Amino acid sequence: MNHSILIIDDDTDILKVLKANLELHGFGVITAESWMTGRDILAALNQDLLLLDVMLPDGDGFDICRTIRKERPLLPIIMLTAKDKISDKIIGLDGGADDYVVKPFETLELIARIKACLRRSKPTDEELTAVGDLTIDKKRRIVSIKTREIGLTPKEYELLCFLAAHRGEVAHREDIKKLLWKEHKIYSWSRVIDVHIRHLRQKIEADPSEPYFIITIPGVGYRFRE
Amino acid sequence: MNHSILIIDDDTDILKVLKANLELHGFGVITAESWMTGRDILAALNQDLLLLDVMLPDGDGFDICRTIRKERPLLPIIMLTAKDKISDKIIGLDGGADDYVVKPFETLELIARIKACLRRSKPTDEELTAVGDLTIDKKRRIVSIKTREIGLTPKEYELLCFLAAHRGEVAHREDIKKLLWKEHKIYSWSRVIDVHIRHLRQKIEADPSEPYFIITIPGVGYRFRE
DNA sequence: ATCTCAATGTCATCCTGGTGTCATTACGTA
DNA sequence: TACGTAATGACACCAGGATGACATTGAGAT
Repeated sequence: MNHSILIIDDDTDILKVLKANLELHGFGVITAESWMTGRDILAALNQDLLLLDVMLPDGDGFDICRTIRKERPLLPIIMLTAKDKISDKIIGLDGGADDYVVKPFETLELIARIKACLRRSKPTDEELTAVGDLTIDKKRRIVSIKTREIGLTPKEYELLCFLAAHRGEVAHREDIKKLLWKEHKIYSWSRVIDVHIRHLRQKIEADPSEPYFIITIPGVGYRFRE
Repeated sequence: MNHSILIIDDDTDILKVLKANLELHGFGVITAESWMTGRDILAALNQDLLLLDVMLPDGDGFDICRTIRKERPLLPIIMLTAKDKISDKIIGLDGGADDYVVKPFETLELIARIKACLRRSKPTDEELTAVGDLTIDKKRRIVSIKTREIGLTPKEYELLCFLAAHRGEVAHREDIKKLLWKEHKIYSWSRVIDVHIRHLRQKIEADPSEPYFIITIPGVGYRFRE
């Protein structure tokens, strides 16, 4: 379980030290020195946790925290700051941060807090899948693109989950068949799978005729975008 | 939303101050000066959060924390201590505490952390649930919309509580079945659940044919509005 | 005991939309 | 070109949920 962490801080020294230390402890670390780039990384990659400095050249940490919360309510956020005034701490926690660490801090303590945070927020892999703009929340059985919720039928949902669970790999037609119809009721083997794939594409693809998520592998099956 | 907090600390001065301050902020507070009494209170009452001192006359805070975790994995625990050595902090967090506060601390910060902890903790054992205009007061077993009280039958009430406790998540038909009829009673598996859902909807929904609170997930079950 | 009423469970029916089939078209490759 | 496979559109059917009516149960009251 290799967790990935995004650190946004404008202090390059701290970035270096933190990155080295966290990587030493088995985390995947990506750094950004401004909110602008950090935001892009957040949108592009599916990080497990965010270390956010309060003072950034292009934005206030508290505002940023609230902004992120609206889009990614589940993402664990730890605020990182030089200020140690109580009022700031309160704002940070009430603004939706999961924890708050004051610089200068002991790396070991930070790591302990990171682990605690990650432990609390389980639904990262098993229960919540995100590929690009697409999010599958298994607990709520909600699929959404950006923030728009998509209504899927049982078969469509199962199919999507299967594909997404094996994203990157080819899903053989036979495997899909086995998944969707365990007690095979299908006799004349028509093209039911294709039809469900089509329905899915119509719902999740921006342009169903030029699929981005669900790629056809002729003669084999389908592959879900990694 | 009146949360109840149990404080276990052998320093009576701190107990007094904390109790006064927390009560001022709307919490219900019970105090204990030893692990022995604290444990009894914990078993007897259903507290929402535990403030636990590390140094107690009759036990080590870390051990206690782990012990409690085994029995009550969901109970939010905040460790309270005069020691500020990093190693202690790590042990505390890894031992299952949700947060860690070093004495002397600012009351406001502590309260912020308490709130943050409670916000994170599962709404499973909430005494009072409110979703939109709907309020469920578990202590009094009263359900009301706006201020109008709604009379519910036992089954309807249980069902509503279950759905509301897991609001946002899907309640699988099987889970509902297990909840309402612990393992037996029903033979011909007809559509009893649907019927109770309908009754509930007729009572709590403004327009039962266009449900706002109880959403149907075809093929799976139901989901309560978040 | 019986009566009454509310709570609960069963059943028949309706109806929507999920699912599967097929004919046709489009695409890619030998 | 022809051939095989996938995409597409149209459509028929049927499963599962909603609904209404009714049967059964059980707790109080008389």
